[in-house]
Amino acid sequence: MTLATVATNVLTFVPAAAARTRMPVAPLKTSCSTCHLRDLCLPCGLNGSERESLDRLMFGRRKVAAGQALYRAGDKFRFIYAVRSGTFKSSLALPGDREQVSGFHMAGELMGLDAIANGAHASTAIALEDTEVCTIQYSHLNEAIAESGNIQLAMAQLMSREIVREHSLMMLLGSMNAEERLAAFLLNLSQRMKARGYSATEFHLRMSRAEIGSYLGMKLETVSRTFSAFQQQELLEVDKKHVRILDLERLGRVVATRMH
Amino acid sequence: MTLATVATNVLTFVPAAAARTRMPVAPLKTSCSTCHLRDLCLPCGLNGSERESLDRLMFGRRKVAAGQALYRAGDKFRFIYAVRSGTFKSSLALPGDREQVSGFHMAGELMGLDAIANGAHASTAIALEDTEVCTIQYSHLNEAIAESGNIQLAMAQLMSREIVREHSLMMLLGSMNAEERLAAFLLNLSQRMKARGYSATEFHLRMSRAEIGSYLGMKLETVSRTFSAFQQQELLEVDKKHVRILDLERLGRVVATRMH
DNA sequence: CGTCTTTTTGAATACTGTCAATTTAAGTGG
DNA sequence: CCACTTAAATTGACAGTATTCAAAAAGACG
Repeated sequence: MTLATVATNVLTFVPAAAARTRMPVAPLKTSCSTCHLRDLCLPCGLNGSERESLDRLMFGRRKVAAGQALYRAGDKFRFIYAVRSGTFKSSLALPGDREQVSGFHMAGELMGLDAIANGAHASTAIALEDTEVCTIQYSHLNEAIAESGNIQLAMAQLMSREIVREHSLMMLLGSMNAEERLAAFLLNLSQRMKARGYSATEFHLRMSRAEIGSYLGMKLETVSRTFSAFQQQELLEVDKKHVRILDLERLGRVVATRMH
Repeated sequence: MTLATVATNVLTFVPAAAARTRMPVAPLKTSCSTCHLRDLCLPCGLNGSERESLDRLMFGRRKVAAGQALYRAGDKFRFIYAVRSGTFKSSLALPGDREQVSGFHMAGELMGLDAIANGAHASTAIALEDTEVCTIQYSHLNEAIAESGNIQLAMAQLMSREIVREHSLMMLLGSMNAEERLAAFLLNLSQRMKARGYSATEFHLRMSRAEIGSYLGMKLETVSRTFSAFQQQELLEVDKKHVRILDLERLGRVVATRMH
């Protein structure tokens, strides 16, 4: 495992403002074969005919406005979702109105896999900005899986990847201090931006300091202080939610060294 | 999610010492239909004919002596393993000979699911005592999955359960103090012992203080101090690796309250 | 333009980590 | 079987880091 994969997060850099729609359900159908996210998303690694059998499932689309929930913990499980645009956070409820953020999700990433275990969603997914998702009915997906062994393999790989992702986060939470955590978070973000064709060194955070803190297991004040410290060390330029990484390599060394 | 599911761990209470064998590979074949672990393990939820189609895969068996590795990070992925007896830890390598324990595994639990993502094991599995596992060849398993939709469903559920399990641990690592972490760990252990027919209140820890600490994101000295504190609060009786829970309910309140 | 939220920063506190010493248990070889 | 060596666990004193509480500054929104 590389150090840069240690944190897993999300954010999007919208080149042009997307048209805003607040309808919760859109009737559009979606085809994987022609989707510009096909190499990041579920059809990743599948061949043409397998993609077409995904197309036959007729995935729906849904828009979720900023601040709204895609699903909530306890909701009956029917759909898996693939992010088309925008950013989500997923979180677990803690006693006393508090929440633990368990992940951030960006274009091409699947959501809802934790619901397969018990037939109900274990976490809540909230849109951090206006978003659009593909809705994938799980019962239909299983039929496609029965048809094609490679689709079964692809699903298993995606679920396994989620397990590996969480291993990384455990490592982060279990053995790093504040600076290492934030550095790992930013590096992971940087990688995911790059994979989506955006700049790896300059991006806009879609989540608040409190959400970053919850995800990284530290208080929002500590997140803010650590941003300031990185700025003083000339690793970053930070202006509220706009981040510019000045020295990617040195930021990587923050994670690797001093792992107390 | 209940608070008691927050940590996930392992230990076994061996009623009579098992015969010791150090052969790395045993030729025995195993049948799920007659296995006493069938309600905890892979065949959980499957009917008779589906279990028989698992039986046809002819799972092998393997003994792993205390301290030996079942697999190591980087090993090529061929098998998934089900614990038959004994306890494993899985861990990730950290820079500088250090390790992060990512889980403890006991009878009936599957191991190696994180290897599906990349075709190579992401973690290392070490036996904490003399153990025995079923070896399940992944390529064969996929054939059985193709035959039966329910086996596919069962596998997906097990993987999803692993994701949920790790969510819980993230919550623990992200938002609890030392006492809450150890209490959550012990409650989880207690539950898993109970599910296997052992006492829920008295058991033998198979892992060291350092391993517990690595898993819970704290130093071994803090683990030891917290055990002592619980003893003074008359929540536990601890003698090295032998633990007796005096008040399960109050231990539960330690987790629920004060979640700073 | 005023209100509410988010972010930043400071000062004091609390918790966990670090270092070190001691005790206990476990394993080794005479 | 016992003396010896090694490893694991406990406990204390101190240091370091992150949290808490508080206040001020900067945006966001109507």
